[in-house]
Amino acid sequence: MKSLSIKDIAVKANVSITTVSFIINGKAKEKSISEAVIEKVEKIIEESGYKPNQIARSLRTGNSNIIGLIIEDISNSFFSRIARLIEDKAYKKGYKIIYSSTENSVDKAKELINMFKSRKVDAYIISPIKGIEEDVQMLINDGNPVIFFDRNLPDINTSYVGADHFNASYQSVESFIQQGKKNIALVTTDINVQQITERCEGYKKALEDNGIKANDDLILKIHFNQDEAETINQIKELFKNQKIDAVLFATNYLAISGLKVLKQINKKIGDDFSVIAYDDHEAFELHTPGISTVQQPLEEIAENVIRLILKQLSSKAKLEHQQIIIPAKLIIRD
Amino acid sequence: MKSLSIKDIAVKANVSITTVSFIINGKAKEKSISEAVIEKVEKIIEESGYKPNQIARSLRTGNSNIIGLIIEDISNSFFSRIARLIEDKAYKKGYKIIYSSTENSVDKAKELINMFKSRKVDAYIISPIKGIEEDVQMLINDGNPVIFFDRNLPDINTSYVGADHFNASYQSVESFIQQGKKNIALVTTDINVQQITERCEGYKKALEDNGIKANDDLILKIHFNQDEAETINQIKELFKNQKIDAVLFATNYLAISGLKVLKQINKKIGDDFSVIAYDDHEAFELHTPGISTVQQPLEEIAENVIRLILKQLSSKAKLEHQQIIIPAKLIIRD
DNA sequence: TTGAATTAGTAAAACGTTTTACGTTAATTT
DNA sequence: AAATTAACGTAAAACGTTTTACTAATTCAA
Repeated sequence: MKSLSIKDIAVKANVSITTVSFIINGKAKEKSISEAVIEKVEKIIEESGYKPNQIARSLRTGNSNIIGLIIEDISNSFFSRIARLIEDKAYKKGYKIIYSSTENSVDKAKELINMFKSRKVDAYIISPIKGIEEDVQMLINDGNPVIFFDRNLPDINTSYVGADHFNASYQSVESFIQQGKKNIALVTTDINVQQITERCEGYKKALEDNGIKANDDLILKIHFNQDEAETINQIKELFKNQKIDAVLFATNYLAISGLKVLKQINKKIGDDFSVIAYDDHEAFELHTPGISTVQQPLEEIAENVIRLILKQLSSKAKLEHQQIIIPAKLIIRD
Repeated sequence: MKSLSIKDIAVKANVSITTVSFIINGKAKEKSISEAVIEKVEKIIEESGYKPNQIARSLRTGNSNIIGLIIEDISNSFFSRIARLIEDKAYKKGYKIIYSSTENSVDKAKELINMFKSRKVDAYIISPIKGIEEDVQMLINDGNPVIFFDRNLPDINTSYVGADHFNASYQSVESFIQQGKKNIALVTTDINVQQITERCEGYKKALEDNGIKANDDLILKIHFNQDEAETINQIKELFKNQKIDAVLFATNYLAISGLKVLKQINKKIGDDFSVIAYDDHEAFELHTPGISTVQQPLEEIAENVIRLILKQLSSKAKLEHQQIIIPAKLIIRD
């Protein structure tokens, strides 16, 4: 069964396609269509259940009311939660979100950008990775609104919303030091993005400022795409071979692997061993004892992302780019 | 900067639009275009970075290579994990997935269906809720491939893939009984979907078969859209007022709330109090002691969903609908 | 009572593809 | 030499909208 087109409506109402189009788009008044015709057409549309074909619409107008969201991995709770918030807020403004995961693959990220491009999304919200600079720059050059979140690419000049990763790690480490910890480890990933680098910098600076010499043996960089089993092994090695009394995990999934290790080797978290994890996760609140975490302000990040992107969409002129850094919150649990 | 169109390529190559189109779509051989022309055009396409406008393509062909996925809530780890798997598998076959959450609102679900419809997605993967029967039936009548997963709507005749919820609860309860438990509670939701009903039925049947009379006071139905604080209160009431030695949670987020209650009231899980949760979650493995769970076979569900939907997409004829029920796995932890 | 302005509406082009149906020319067959 | 086939390719319609530029009829002002 073919679906109805504007033409069918026009025929039924015995008016022109143009008239129907004006009515659908709320331009009836402005185009001086009579009240009687408006009512007639609206009634027919209502009764028939006609819905405009968005594809034809997009083809003609060049925009889609769709915003593309590119993230690392939708099954990571940080991203799925933020996706949900962004989706919610965009929805209220009449925009739909389509999202897809890059799995930290440059190729997949490029493909996604192309896919969104050829589908003419109106704007791009990207949690970027190194290696896609050129593609993103092209988007920007072509006049597409692009906003980064969570991570930034320093070479690209566009708006960015993210948490204050540097200070968050800095504070985490300071809190360890205040508890009297000396041998503080950092478990992080080897993906080369600003946000991760900053977390590492904050860690080092805090140690330094407190007169503790950073020890490279206490910094473990986990390869991004590896199996969890391998990760667990590496963390286990670290815990066994080094004298450690506190550890900061730079992402929630690393922390989860780390907690599994602690469970396996039966090491208890307590006075002589502390843990802080980046990015909150249900498991941390529930854990006994509770795991302290750096809570990113998801709601605020989503809010700002949407606000900026809508501002860009509604103003034809190019706006000045903004860098919004939101403080993260250190939640101490026990 | 306008993006390139097929016409630009045609002009550059000094051939017709038709020829370019044939080459792009791999029909050059079949339409007897000479090797020389093919090469020339391909070179120009390559150099210019031309990408066909998918919107124009969709308008003309009537399909989009996009599959719409409608779920309850992308921030629930069950859904985000399955979404990721489905996305992955579809991607490998050249399909993109666009997904959106209904938040268990009938209105939003209907709107999503409409949105997908007007964007001409090629197929629908839906985790349905009661109240959208008509809309779904219309999709099916219009010849769209539709497949349900996780939940089913008994009135609608279409393919379905899901776990064996009935047996999973049945076995969970039996395992409680084998441990000598007598007062077994069920915490579930009030959303009226088959999957939830089945979990409840399995619970009751297992009690009955073992000569235990089901006690309605031990069944707590939580209203779906309420605040977590409220949920926690209700569960707390249940635990305080009733004599309970085991509890089965029908969804992972209820179990998480339940565990929070246990932590608050300082009730330990152990020999005299057992817990089983539906849908695995990282928090359960990490919990001390580990929380036993009913693990749904995500991979297999995703696999089957994609397999069925692709089969329907590639065959013009209407296929027989299939109901695939996959056993769930009870993971006992401690 | 004429010309301008307003009202009510429409025809047709355009968006960028795919696809059908149709040329040409050259080679081959009868 | 006429007829057929093959090789190589193209013109134009169609998909369903939006939007520009127009017309025809009526009202208004002077």
